Amino acid sequence: MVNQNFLRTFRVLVQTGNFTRTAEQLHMTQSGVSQHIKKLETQLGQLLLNRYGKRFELTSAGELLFDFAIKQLTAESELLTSLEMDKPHVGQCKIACSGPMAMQLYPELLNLQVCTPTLTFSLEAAPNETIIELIKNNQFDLGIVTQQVNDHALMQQWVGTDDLCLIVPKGEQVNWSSLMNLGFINHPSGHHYAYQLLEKNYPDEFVAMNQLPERSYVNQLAQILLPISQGLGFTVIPKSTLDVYPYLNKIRVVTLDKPVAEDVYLVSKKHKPLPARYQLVKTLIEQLWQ
Amino acid sequence: MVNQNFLRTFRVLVQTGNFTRTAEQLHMTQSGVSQHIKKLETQLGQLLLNRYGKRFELTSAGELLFDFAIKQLTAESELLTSLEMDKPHVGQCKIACSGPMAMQLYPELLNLQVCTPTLTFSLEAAPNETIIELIKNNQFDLGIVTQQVNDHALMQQWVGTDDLCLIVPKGEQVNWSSLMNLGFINHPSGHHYAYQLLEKNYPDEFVAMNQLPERSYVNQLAQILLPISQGLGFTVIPKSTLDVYPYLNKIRVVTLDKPVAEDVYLVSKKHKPLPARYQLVKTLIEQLWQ
DNA sequence: GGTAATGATAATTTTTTGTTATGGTAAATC
DNA sequence: GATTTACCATAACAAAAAATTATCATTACC
Repeated sequence: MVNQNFLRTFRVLVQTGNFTRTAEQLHMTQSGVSQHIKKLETQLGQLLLNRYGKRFELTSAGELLFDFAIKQLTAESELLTSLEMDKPHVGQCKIACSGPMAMQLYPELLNLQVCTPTLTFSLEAAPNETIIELIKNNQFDLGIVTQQVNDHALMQQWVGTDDLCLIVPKGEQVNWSSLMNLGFINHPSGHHYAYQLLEKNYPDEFVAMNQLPERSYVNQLAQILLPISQGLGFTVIPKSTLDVYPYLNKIRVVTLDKPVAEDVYLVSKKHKPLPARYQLVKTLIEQLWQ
Repeated sequence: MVNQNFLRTFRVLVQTGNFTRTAEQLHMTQSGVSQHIKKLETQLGQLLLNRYGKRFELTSAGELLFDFAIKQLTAESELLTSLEMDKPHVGQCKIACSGPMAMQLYPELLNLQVCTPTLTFSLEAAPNETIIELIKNNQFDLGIVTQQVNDHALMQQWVGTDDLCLIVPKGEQVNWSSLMNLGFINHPSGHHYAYQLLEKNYPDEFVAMNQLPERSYVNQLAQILLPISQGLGFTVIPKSTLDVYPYLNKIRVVTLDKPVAEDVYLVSKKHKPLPARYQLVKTLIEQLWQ
């Protein structure tokens, strides 16, 4: 553990090449300078200076230590400046949300970044449970989830709802047997969404997800609607993610008798107020779900 | 100036999340841990922990400081390991020498580096005076010069001699008037070399360099012999650099009545012993001049 | 060669740091 | 929900570290 005071003395000494002048510059006594250097040498177990008469040259250990001292100096001044600023447009925002939400949110964040280039984002797509963990571990600061979380370390803020959409091929009839014929196109949150929607709209027929024939699965979000557009099955996705798909004219978004919506919550640590830079992001997210 | 001890306590505290355990781990009292953190917070003028009950979360200042602490830790351990090794095959050798010598030395150094890739070289070509300055400024550690240096801060070691060669176009007669007819092809050390050679071999005729008509000048080493090969003049260069020229069959290296040689010296700081890694280089250089 | 300046060191004072003791409060246990 | 335990904060004190003063031996520089 190199004493920073001693190190500073050493740095100035190397720069001035003179003990007395170093002492003046640091508002201390010449004796103190001598002692600092001696203590450094003792601690490191190496001579830092090759003394000859009252002059000196640096030993190779001394040169290494001097480089080190310079680096530390800059590192520390960087720390001090960054400590001073909790500015709304500077720093990194670490956000975790579901895959579909990421699809929707990422372009918006990029827009924001165009305006404020010093504000950067790290957006991680993950399931609700993982998001909770990531936030509890301090790996991310802000999460967007569609569950009530029941954790005394976290706080949760409702931001809006996201309608679930039943998607079928264009021109397809929509009733229970036609859906069964079509079969289900699954994706990472597919069962979760479909369960909620089918349970409410087909209470008589729907029993469990394993009733449905699963036609295919893909975890590339941008590909989910491809099989639907080719007439190969149906699926359920949140309305907010519909925008990102290129197949809108080949599919049908069914108008439901009983709309089903997911609640969307912002999650963060209760005892860790978000830095100022998250304000912009929070208002952006709130706007996205009205 | 962040106290490194406090910083270490803070680091361990963040890792354990527990004051008492931190104290145990660092062989100190819980009270000490509390005080370290408090002093850090006071010094930095910012809260590092958001305390709630007996738990805490890091504030953003705390996170910045923690990252800083981790970096410092690695930087310091790197320093300590590098302090321990003054190994003969590790590190950078900073050498300054004349241009012609660099031409000769650089390929040899590269050969050396192939065998010992952890040994790297920085080779600077410069005039003798500059070399001296570079070494005195600690910008380079080892110099190769062809002068006696008279500086109490430096030490000098004779390594050998380098014959000076009189170079004329192939088939050319060599006597004073033919040289005067040919004229002199100058280069950065041209006058220096020519003076010594002509003074000794033509003591009756030679008075000063400005007697000689100067036909051209070039500071591209590889080009100096080009005009000679075309019959346009004569020049004087050290023998050791002859190898690097492609025009050897179009020129004549004159056998002198009175050979003239330059002494070659290694120069380094008197009070700054060269690290072990220079040993290989020194023996290499000594071999080059026998 | 003499003088002023410089750096090392010992002794002392001052400051900092660490510990003990104690109390308050949150968390865990029953 | 009461009781106990674990945990952290703080004040007072002890120990350690660091800085200064004073002094001496050299050295650098006129």
